Amino acid sequence: MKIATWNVNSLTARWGRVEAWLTAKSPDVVLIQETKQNDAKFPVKDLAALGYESAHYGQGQWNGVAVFSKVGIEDVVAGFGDDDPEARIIAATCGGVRVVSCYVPNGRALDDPHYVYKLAWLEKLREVADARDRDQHIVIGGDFNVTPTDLDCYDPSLFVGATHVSEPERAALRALESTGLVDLTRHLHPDEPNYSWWDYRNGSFHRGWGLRIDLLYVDEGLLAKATASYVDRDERKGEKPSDHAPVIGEFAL
DNA sequence: ATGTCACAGTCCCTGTGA
Repeated sequence: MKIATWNVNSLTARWGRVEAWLTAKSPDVVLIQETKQNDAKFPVKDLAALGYESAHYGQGQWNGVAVFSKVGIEDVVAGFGDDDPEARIIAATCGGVRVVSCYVPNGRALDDPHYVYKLAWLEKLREVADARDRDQHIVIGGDFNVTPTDLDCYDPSLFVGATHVSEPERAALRALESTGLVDLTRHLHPDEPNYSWWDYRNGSFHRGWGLRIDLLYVDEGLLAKATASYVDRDERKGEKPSDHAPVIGEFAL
């Protein structure tokens, strides 16, 4: 079973590439972030034509998360069930695996109210993880907008005092892990950066100025069945790429 | 280290968010 996460930075702008990628790579389940669509615009029928059932939690101009699945979609839950107005989390059960697509708030700056929102959001995610059904495998994946350690950042000295590397954010990821989840890509590749995002500006991709912020957290039972995890860097190349590349996990289920 | 991209509004540019 192949499970991917991809921040597409507008599913409208990216549809041609997404369609080609789904056709070429045929992942079983895809966790999508930043659809930037309302439900009316979300391409349910186009996905069905490719063999995917789908569930979308959109809000229009910003945010928006989705799940695509070739192995069924059941028990969809959108949002945290509170008054959060931003569409940043959707969960579903696909082929017996609980999957959660997350678009963690950016935070903007350490002294910005959005950073407080980011930390509170991550704590709510930890509560969701802690309350999960432990008899079922789970993948919590998405754009976390946090580098777990300095290995995940091309030059930590440039990020002093910035978001994505700060200790409270990293502590929030460790708290998530403390519920029994493992960062799949880092576990399988302890030493390779495996960046998943490069700024559109400055020729960042070609200079290797990347961050690993797109993560797949899996329970330990699923980790034991993992056979591979990798970044599909080709999707950051060519015409009209997202600024994120897909991250894929493969499991012998 | 800010050289880009996507969106909405009222449009062939500006402000916002990433």
